[in-house]
Order: sequence, then structure tokens, then C-alpha cells
Amino acid sequence: MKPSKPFYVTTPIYYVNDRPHIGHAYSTIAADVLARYHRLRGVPTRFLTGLDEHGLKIERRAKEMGKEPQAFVDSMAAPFREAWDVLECTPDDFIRTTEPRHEALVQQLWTRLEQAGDIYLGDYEDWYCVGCESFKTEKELLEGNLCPVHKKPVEKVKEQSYFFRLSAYTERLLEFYESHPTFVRPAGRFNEVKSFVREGLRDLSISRTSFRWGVPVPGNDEHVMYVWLDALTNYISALGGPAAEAPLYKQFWGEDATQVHIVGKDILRFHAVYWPAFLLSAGIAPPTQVWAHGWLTVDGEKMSKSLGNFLPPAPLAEAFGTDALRYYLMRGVAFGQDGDFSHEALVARYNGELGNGLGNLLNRVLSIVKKNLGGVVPDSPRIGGVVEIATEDGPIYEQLDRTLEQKAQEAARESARWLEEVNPGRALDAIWKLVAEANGYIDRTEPWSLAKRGETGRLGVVMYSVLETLRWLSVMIWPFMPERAEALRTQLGLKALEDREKDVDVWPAHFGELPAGTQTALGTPLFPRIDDDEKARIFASLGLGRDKESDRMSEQQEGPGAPSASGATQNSEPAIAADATPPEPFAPDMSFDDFMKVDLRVGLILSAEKVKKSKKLLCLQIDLGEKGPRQILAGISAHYQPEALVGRRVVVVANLPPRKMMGLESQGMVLAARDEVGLGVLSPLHDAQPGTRVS
RNA sequence: GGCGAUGUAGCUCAGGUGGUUAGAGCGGGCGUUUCAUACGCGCUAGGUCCGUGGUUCGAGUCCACGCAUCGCCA
Repeated sequence: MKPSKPFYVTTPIYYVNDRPHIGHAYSTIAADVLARYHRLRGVPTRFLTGLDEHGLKIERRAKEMGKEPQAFVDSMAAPFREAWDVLECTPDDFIRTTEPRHEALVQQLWTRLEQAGDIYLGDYEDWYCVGCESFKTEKELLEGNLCPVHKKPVEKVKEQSYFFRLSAYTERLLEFYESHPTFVRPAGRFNEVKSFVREGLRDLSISRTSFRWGVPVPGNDEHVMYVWLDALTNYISALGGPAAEAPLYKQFWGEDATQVHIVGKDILRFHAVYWPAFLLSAGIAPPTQVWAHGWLTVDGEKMSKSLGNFLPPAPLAEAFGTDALRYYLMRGVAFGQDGDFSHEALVARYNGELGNGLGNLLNRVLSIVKKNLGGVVPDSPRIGGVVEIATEDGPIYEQLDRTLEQKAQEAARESARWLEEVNPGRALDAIWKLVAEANGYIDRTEPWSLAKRGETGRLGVVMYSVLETLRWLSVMIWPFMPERAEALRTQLGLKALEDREKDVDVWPAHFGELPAGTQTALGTPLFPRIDDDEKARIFASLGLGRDKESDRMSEQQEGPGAPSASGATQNSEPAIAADATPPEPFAPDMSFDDFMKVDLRVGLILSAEKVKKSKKLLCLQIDLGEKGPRQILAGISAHYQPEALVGRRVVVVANLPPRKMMGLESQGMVLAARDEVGLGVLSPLHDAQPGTRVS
């Protein structure tokens, strides 16, 4: 039952062009929970996350911002590291595909595939949109072969490309699936993968000549490798392998270890089909399991950058506490299914399960212990042992104590089982059954009555039982809520799990290990209740509340082009406004010439900062394709975090006379739409060049 | 269009191989305790188990068809 093999868990490498959002956080937290659990079990554990930093889109964005690609990705990498830090995620390694250690291994893998005879040079032919400067797949196109972005005809273009002989792997993959029935989970997803492969695989284009920002193909500098071969290889390049002299690779890859790739369902195929095919070709064992989790909606709506309801995790962690956020994500969403992130539901679970359930349990127990036992863990006979407890109702008491111990054993067993099956939500269900049991135990044993009647012996047994239960809980919740778990242990007078001996299995198994005589320390509540006022305050700080929909931080437009190699990008169709209020009356007609007087341009926001002493104004430096950027003030401070605007394209009125506001000159105006739900700046649907005229 | 999944109490969901009164959590209602963050505990909710038709002594649980939602593929 207990895990014994070294455990290797990975998240997708996220596309560095994105900003971390709650979907990324979900994947990473899930992986962290699994990693922490295995560490508690004393098993060698490796947890990897990282970034995908190559591709046409990056190359372009960097150019637009006047940066070298490397400098650009360097600047975009930091927010991810910071996010994982804030979220108490503890990767052992953070790989970036631009690192030499990675590039070297990707080339090595390429060579292996080549030597296996699985790479050949051919022509890649597909529909090409000149406006986008990128290929489109047949199904992206609108009727009449129009580019979905430009609504202009696309053309067939041929480009030389290397191909991977994926078609040769159809049978071998099906055999592999057959012999590894839990390779992909959930099972439903596995069926999709199988049926996809069964229909036959086409060879895979794995190089490009249309951009330079990638890993060069060995022996042909004209080509750089296309995303998937590059990106997927991170899982082994971070281990330094395959190589005999790579100790991490030896320890964590192959049959003697367990490898779990946590991925979003959108990138399952690449992990479940391409990746094992590459590895089989290279003579490397495929991983143990690919776990496809679902997507998160936000308050019932799909999260998407185009909708602007993009949720960065850090403000949530700050508002509710990182541990509460982790708990909510892990318990509120069934792993493998789509789930919903709702602020209301988070508060409900926080108050009900964390505050009233666990937090209050600790509080009530410690205050009884403090009041009646001097705050010291009583010297109690081992529960369920042979010691007689002399009371008039002795046997009944025994039974209650024994039941609690059994329930604790059950919770430890069940939660471990669920974690091993990668079902964190069920694990928490099992743990919280014990929380309820402990609360019920207190009500049934009535320690306050025991104290009143002076039954100190019995009181000691009861308090010991429930304190020991709390100790068990502190271990079980640690993978999910490491910080609160340690706080719980501090109040119990126990040493931090962080300071445990690392190769020892500390998962609770023996009831009665809490040392008598331990000095407890009743402290502040573990999860202070969020009452209505507090809730209103938090929601306001997150920009929710009356202006509910509006203030979600906005993000750069997702441009068309190269597929993103990222994991949890949550692309989706823009929703159609369901119920619109009548628009305000239209202005009187004007002449076309009047309209042409307004010079609208696409501008790229280079920097943004708040104007001192102004609630509304942001000071933006905007590239309009001129020699230098323009300074433009915009009254959008209440709706956008300055950082979220950098890199974003907006529409600017370029021929207004300069005007001073708050002592600063504004050389134009940023267009924005405002309605009752909020304000949004206007952006072109694709990454048009700064200075492009809008008409 | 092909393949597949799902449809169970107001909400979120459990319900191996068909079998006595269909379950849990939350919410709602009632009661109760006072150690505690007014927290806990107990009781309660009479739900056509999407519909229809079958198989069976007996189906939420199997089969067929239909409806709805969703996913994968084309």
C-alpha cells in the first residue's frame, strides 16, 4: 500500500508568454500536494515545474518590446517563480527550455530519434495567413478558407520540415496502452486517446524554418525544433538524462520509480501519444502515468484572456490565505473533472470546514486542556490498550475511545489511498470525516462535565484521545496546508514536520505517540471566521462585489499563431453577451470626413504606473511606432493593475492636443468601454504592429 | 457526421458483479449543549433515480430507442 518507489511528479511547463493564473496554480498545487505526501512517506521525491520559452510568439513579442528574446523570457519567468513561492509550492527544480542543460538534451534526443531512423526531411504544407505570418489548420479556417483573425483568404504554402515517423508507432502505442492500463487517467480520457491512435497516426512535423527562437536541429541550422519535441523533453532533461552518469535520471526515471505527469486535458494528446512515441523511438521507458485534470471556470464562466476574467492566484492567496486557497482548490474540484472556482464557495468552505470544523476543534480542545489540565498533555493510558478505566460507565467510555482511534486509522488509511490514486479531493473528504468524528467525540464524552465532576482520570483519557487525533490531523493536512499544519502543531506543542527526518515515514499509524507532558499553547484561531463584513472587505479588495465582473485583472490578448506549449492555458470561445441593457441614445449623424479626422492607432503599452495622488489615473508609455514612446494618461487605475497592462495592445486616439493632468502631460487617449459591470480597454484581436491605423 | 461520457434530493456529488425502507456533504427546517471562532452535536428533507419500451421473480444498477448536456474525432 505504502509507496516505496522513488516518486517523480511534474507539472506542464507553462508558456512563458502567459501570466500565472488560477489554472496554472491548480496544476502546480496538485503536484505539490502529491510531492509533499510522498516526502512525508519518506520516499525519495522529485517535483519538477518550469517554463516553455521557445517559439515564434515569444520571438515576436520580444521584438515588439525591443528586447532580445532571452531578456524577454527572463523578465517573464519571474512571476511564475514568485507565484509558486507565494502558493507554498516546493518544486525541487525549475526547468526553462532555454537553459543549456535542456537544449543539449533535446538535441541528444533528436539524434537518438534520427539514429532510430524515425526522422526524415520533407515538406510541410498547410494554409498560411500572411497577416498572421503563421500556418492555420484546416479546421481553424472560416468558410471559404478565410483566416479566422483577418477574414482574408489564406494560401497554401510549403515549407521544408523534418518529420517524426509517428505513423510507424500506431501499433506499438496501442500495445503499450494495452499493457499499461492506468497509463492515462481518468479512464475516460484514456479511451479518447486510444480511439485517436486507433484511427491511425500521421507523421509529425517537428521543425520549422520560419523563426529562429528555438533549439537548432543538429546538423542543420536552418531549422529549429518545433514546440512539442522541445517542450516534452523537459521531463527528462531536468533529470540530466538519459545518461548513465545522471544520478537523478537513474533514480527517478524508468521502471524502478514512479513518474506522474500532471497535465491539463488540453495537452493530453501530446503527453499520451507523442511523448511515449518519442521515448519508445529513443529506447527510453515511457512514464508511469499521465494525469489529465479538468479546467476551472470562474464563477461559472470559462476563464479566458479575451473575456478578461483572468484570475491571478497571488491576490487570492493574500485575501484568503494560501492554505485556504490550496484547500479549496483541492477539495472543491474533483480531480479529472472540470470544476468551478467561486469566491462564494471558497468562503463557505473556509468557514464551514476549516473554521468551524478543524479550527474550532483545536480551539475548544486546547482551551479545555488549558483550563483543566494546565495546558499539558495528560499522562494517559494507551487508548484501546489494556488499562482499565474506572468509572461507573466504564465500558461505554472505552467504546467511544476505541471508535475514535479506529476512525483515525481509517482516515489515515483512506486519505493515503486517495492520494496515491491522485484524488486529493477524496483524500480531504476522508480527513474531514475524522474532524467530524472528533467533534462528535467531544460532545459525547462531555469533558466539561467530567471536569465539573472531578473525573480527572477519565478527562485525561478523553483529552489525550482528541489531542492525539489532532496530531494525526496535523500530518494528514500537511500536504494540502503546510503552513496551517505547522501552526496546528505549534499549538499542540509538537515540532514542525519541516524539521522531521527526511527519509522516515511519518504518516500516522500508531495511535498514542503523542508524548504525555507536552506543553500545549492555545493560540489564535487557525482559521478566523470570515464574517459578512470581512467578506465584503475581501471581495472589495479583489475588485468583486458590486462591480463583480469588472475588475478581474486583464491580460494580454492571446494572439493567433503557434500553438502554445503551455499546460493550463485555458483558451475558450468568447461568451456571447446574454442579456444586454438598452444602449444609451446614439449621437447625431456625422460626416465620413469628420470621422476620418480621428486618428486611431494601435499602441503597445511599454510601461504603466499609477499616478501619485490620483485614484483614477495610470501613466502609460505607449509605443505608436514612432521614434520614442508617448506618455498617455488613462483613467483606468481602478480597473487595471499596472503590471497587467504592460505588453498589451490598445487603441489610442493619436491626434488629440496634449493635455496636462495632475501635473503630467498626456499625449493621447486610450479607448475603453464602460458599462455597469466595469471598464475594459479596447484591444485588437491580434498582435498588430504598433502604429497601425485603426479604421 | 463517427465514437464516447454524463443525466440521482434546492446545490455539489456517492451509489463493484441487478435484490429488503435510494445515500453523503452543503443549504433549509426543528431540537439540544456550552468547552470553543454564536462554534458543536442530534433529528428532519417524503427525490417520476432524464423519458419510453424491454429482459427479469425483481433494475437507479442490464438492453433498445428517444431527449438533454458535454467530451474526443472528422
